[in-house]
Amino acid sequence: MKVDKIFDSFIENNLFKNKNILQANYTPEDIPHRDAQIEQVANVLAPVLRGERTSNLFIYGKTGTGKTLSVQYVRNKLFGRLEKMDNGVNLKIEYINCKLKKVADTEYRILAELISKLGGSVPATGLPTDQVYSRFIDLIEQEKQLIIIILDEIDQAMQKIPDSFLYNLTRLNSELVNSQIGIIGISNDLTFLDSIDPRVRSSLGEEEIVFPPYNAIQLQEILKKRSEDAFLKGVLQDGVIAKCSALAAREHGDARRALDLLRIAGELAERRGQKKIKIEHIDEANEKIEKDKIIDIVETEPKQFKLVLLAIINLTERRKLEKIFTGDVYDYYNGLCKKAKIEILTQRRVSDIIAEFDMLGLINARVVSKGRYGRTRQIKLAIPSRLLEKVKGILTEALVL
DNA sequence: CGAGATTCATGTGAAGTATACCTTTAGGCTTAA
DNA sequence: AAGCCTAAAGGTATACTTCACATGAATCTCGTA
Repeated sequence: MKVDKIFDSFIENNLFKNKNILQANYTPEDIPHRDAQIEQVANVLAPVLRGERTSNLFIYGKTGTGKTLSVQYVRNKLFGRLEKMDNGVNLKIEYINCKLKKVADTEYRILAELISKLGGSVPATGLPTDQVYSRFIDLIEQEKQLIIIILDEIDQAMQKIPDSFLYNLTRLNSELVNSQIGIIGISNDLTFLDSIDPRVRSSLGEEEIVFPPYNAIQLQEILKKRSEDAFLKGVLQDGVIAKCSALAAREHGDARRALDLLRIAGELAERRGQKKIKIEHIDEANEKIEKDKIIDIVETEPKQFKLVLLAIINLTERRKLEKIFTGDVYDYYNGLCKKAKIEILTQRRVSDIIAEFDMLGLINARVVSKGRYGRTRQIKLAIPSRLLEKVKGILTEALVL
């Protein structure tokens, strides 16, 4: 039986001791090279142990530099300590990732998400925002408690969220009687605080911590440590870890990426029934990660976005090396819409959609002035050519429906 | 020949609109006493 | 009379449109050397 064979080889060829250790959300017992930052975080959060409000904290650092991890770590420690002390401090720490589309990328949705995490519920739409605020306050005020809100990747959502949101949040404390809240903002963009209202800045940035990227050597150490517990002995070929860290170091020292690489390489080797993880597997894993990421983005994009993307792809193929501008894309997009009998969006909107693709990294677009011939975006596709067919498949399939 | 003025094609901000959805309220109907 | 359902009224968020103005370098214009 084929299925049995698959199962058999799965059990026999297990390379992993504990795969979770390589998963992104795993919080290890110690975190190398982040001692200073963790200390700082702990310093800021320590007052909760006496039931006092914490300063608001702002954390900067590129993806995969251990920001979330460190905060999570301190959080766990705090809870552990509180339990031991048993002094009646009621602490809640809620983590919200503002990047998640359709979940927490607007003021309303972040609040709604927060409320539902705290055990309340609000409808997805229809409520006036200030009423959502008051529901939120009611909910918190029900009992005496300290609440720490972690807003991860707020820079991603900040174009959609008015400055006033953070301001309101920081000011909420003055209206609260029973409870106090503290905010931890996490941002990938180092210039983020510069771009917001000075009043918000001063209240939000009471404390600031910067997480520098890991270098290749540090990455290696991290990987080594984790892989010892994650894999069985001797399944890693020499040089695999070095390769992983080198690849990830190239990507601004992204430890998460490095761990993903290792894990997926392991899965690939395992699935093939191989006994060792080799360097080729890393390369393959690298491709797979990139591929999955892009495919995932493309698949979850709304219909109109898909059309625009398809227009860009087709134009790129047709034009070869010629440059593509917004106007060209719009014309082509128009044709596609007519063919697919889908309503046509305005150029204004398409312009915004193109800008969003740029943000997502599916294309590179920059505004150029062509002098006498106007100003436009110069668009270049950023999807690797080996994925194009697959992406096109997804797009065209979606258009038929 | 060079400094300004012009120009184009679109970027970009603000305000308005359509849609989908929410709460509240008031009536109308049912039910049970 | 109490309880429940429904529809209407009043309101919002979101995605999109409409309107209007902003941009910035290639090109044009025209005075000057």
